[in-house]
Amino acid sequence: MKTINSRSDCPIGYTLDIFGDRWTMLIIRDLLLYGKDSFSEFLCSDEKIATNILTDRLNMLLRDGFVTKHTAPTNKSRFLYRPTEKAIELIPVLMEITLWAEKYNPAGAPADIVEPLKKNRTKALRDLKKKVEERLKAE
Amino acid sequence: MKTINSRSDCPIGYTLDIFGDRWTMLIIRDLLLYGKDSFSEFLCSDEKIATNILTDRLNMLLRDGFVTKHTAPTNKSRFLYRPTEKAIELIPVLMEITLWAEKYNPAGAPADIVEPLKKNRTKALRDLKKKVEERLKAE
DNA sequence: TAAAGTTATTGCAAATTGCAATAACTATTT
DNA sequence: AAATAGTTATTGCAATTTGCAATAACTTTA
Repeated sequence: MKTINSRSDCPIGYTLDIFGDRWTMLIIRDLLLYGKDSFSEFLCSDEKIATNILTDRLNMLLRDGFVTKHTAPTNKSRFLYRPTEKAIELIPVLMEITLWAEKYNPAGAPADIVEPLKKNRTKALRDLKKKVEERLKAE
Repeated sequence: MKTINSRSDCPIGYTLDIFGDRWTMLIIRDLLLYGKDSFSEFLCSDEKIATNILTDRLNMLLRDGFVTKHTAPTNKSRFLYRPTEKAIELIPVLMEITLWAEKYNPAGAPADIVEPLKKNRTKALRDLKKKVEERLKAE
């Protein structure tokens, strides 16, 4: 599994030790913004992550407390991954990335996320967080 | 040089195509937060980037419009790298990462950056941006 | 002119990624 | 009950990237 060797005390360095690869943050995105919660859902994202990388990164996220793992009530061979508080608190990071990217790659910004953010950042962040938490409670 | 194959239209995916590695964002950090602007300064950061990787990433950042490159007025064999607007606008992303990391890795958060941010986010961001722009004007 | 400083390149071993095949397991269908 | 389909995880291997050391090309300093 991808291991973390802390390279420095810097908060940016710390975060890059975890998310400094092409895949890990995409799983967090899928968990928080697209409501995905299973292996097969992560697998079919546009970026086409390979199964071995997905397995590796899910284990890493589990080990480091970003997700918890549960068997689905409907199907024992299906696992559900749920974001922890540690992951949910990455929403503001994801949103600032989205706002930045919207300026330099306007093609891909989803308006339903960007517009509320531009209008009232605090409210948009609060609403997004609430939405994720409601989804978690519903299970 | 590290090339970018766009994997999706998603803003998070777009940003990861650029910054989804262990080094690129550290150079942006050094440029914006620590006022570094030369090869040798980037080289001596805590994370100890290798010269070949540094060369590669500086060329990538140059090609993609995150930095401009100038010969130093005092020394023709020394090059100075200056952040463009595209890079400067990453300050909010860096700051949200810093705030998140401060919660889960409190050891390394530099108080002189975190405290103003917590107190008044908008002002702290404005001040940081102004500081970078003043530094650029001074040359 | 020699020494030191700055940026960049090269070579190579080690690690990681990308891709395909397939295994282990459960659920569904016949 | 047997076959089929669905879900998650593992393995093998080629290709790519990284980490590290040596060194080259150049400019400035002594």
